[in-house]
Amino acid sequence: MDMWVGLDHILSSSRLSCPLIEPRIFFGERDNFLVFNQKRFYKRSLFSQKIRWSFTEQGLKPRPKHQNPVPKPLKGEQSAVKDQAEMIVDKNFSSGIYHKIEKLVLQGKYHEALELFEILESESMEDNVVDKSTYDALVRACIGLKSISGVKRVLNYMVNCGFEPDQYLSNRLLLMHVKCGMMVDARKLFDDMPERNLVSWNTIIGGIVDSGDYLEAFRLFFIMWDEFSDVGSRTFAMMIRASAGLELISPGRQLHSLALKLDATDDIYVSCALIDMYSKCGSIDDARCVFDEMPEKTTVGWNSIIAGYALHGYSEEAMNMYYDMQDSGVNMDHFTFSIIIRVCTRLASVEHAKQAHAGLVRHGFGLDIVANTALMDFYSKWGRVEDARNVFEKMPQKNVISWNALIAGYGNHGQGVEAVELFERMISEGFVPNHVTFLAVLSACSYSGLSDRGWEIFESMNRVYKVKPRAMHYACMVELLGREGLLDEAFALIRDAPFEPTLNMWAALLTACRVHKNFVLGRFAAEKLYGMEPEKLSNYVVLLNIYNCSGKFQEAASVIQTLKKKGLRMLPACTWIDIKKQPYVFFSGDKCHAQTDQIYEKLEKMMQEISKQGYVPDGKSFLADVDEEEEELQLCHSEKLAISFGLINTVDSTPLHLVQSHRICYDCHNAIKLMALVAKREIVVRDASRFHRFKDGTCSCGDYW
DNA sequence: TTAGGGTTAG
Repeated sequence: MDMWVGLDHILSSSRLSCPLIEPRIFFGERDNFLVFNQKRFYKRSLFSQKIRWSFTEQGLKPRPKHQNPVPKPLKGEQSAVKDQAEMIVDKNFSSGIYHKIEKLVLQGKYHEALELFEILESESMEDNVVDKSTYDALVRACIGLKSISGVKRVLNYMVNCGFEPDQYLSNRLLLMHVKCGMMVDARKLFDDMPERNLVSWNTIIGGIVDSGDYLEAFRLFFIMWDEFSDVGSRTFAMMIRASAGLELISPGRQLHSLALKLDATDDIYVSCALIDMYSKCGSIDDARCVFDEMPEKTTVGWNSIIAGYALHGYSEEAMNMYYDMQDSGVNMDHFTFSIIIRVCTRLASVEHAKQAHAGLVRHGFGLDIVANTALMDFYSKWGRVEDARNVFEKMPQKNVISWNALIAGYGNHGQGVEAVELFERMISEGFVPNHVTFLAVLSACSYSGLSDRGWEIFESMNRVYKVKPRAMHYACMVELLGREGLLDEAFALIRDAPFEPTLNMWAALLTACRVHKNFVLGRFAAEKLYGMEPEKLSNYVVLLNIYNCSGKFQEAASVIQTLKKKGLRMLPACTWIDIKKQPYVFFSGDKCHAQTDQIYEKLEKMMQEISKQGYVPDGKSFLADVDEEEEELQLCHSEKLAISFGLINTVDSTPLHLVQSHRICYDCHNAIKLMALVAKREIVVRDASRFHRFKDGTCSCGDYW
């Protein structure tokens, strides 16, 4: 029942140009038997009560059921006057070409096949009797090359020859359009088909789902349902994917129920689509149930469930499932490695990533563009941007995502010059930058103080590259100005933006105000943030801090009162470190670990050493003193505990990799910088908002975040 | 003849 309400809502809220079906009427007949959770289905057949409705009443043209065949051109009329012997020669010549085209396609030589087709095109149409198998081969060639011009040539040729495709070839032609992304033509072809079978419907719906027009896919699915007494398991798999695309679980559940009723859940594709749908719609437990019930767990099934866990942030679970997959003996493919490398990035697990990298190469996927991009991202996020560069340079093919990943990698390491050079190289090699590229290159300019170049690129975004600057690009520019202390200019940029300022833009201004100690403008930005998201705890904290810093103690007290009234409290911050393949999590003031005494001893020693280097605790200037009764709670302690633990348990030369649940505070940032200096260790921290690489007494963020 | 899972930014 849920589903139909859901779908009704989707369809009625969408801007469909021609609402074919009134969803409420359509589903009113069917909603009763779809109660998935209770696994209870009414006996009434889904299709027994077809709703009578008129196409014309709905403002639609009736679909021609049996169009009269297009009259064939009077073939041979002219050729009859031709010399008989010449015809035989021509035919032999042409049939040789047909055979050759089919052979080339079988060998995967699509370019050559289409080149040979040119000879047929240049010949007189009357002499050509290209048959179904040659057309089929040409279709394969066009699909293989995704050649729009090829599609047009084949179709044009067929029309000019007066060839009438049968059901099979019509479906193939439809597929050819779909696979080449020619959805408008495909739809027209489909609408004009005199006969449609299950394959025709599946092909067009599949194409629509692939193009991301999920609502339209549902709309067509309903019509299909009405026209057929059967829908295939492939249809279910596609529609489940459409539900996943819409991120709506109720239609997905109802399709699951329907698939169960029609015994389609044994189909491996349906199961995999269900796993993916449930995990993308937020129900990883349901995804796991479907996976557990799969009679045969395939590579795709494993990949789907691992990706599901990864998506939900259950990185350890994802990693465990990956090892289970290995044990099960199922083949791993490039999808598996792409997913698992991304999990390693989240876990900051160098050991696991190295193994995954080795596995990628060993299994023969060393050249895969996606897995390599994930690998580059891993290396650059964890302080090894040159390794990322090596992977990048060895990639035989690159796409905009791989360029973006490396540009962002350099930017995050404070290597703005390299990031801009890479951006320029990307353009010169003919790649088209997208909004992510600009985000990466502008933030790199900001980090590295390349303000002039940053402005040039920002200004060229729309003018040269036709990419409209979004709020995040504006936030980058606010940060760029803010770093230089140009706070009024930053404020003017926000004020004059062609859209309502967003949270990120105010947050960027607030950071600038904090660094440059402009409390008046900072208070303004903090109040804006607070006004936009009054329920968000961190906004109270920044407001509280800025009041404290600007001596507005009365206002600060009022913020604390509001916090208390709302019962909001700081969640315990946590930091995570991976030592010898084993993850360890530390909370603020954590005393649970078996080595607690050693850890605190080491921490005490480190604090003494960094004090000698000039470290003075920052007190509470920017800490959240939310509750006076909890003054002892050291909110920023977890990273220091994790570092102390890391220093005890690792060898001297290895960098320490930390992940934090929260944004690193001012005081901890100073402390870690000196801890890295004193311990002569590189410490890499990925906090809730950005990346910090501490080395030789400096941080890649330039002490600005 | 048609189908399922992956990478950057946020």
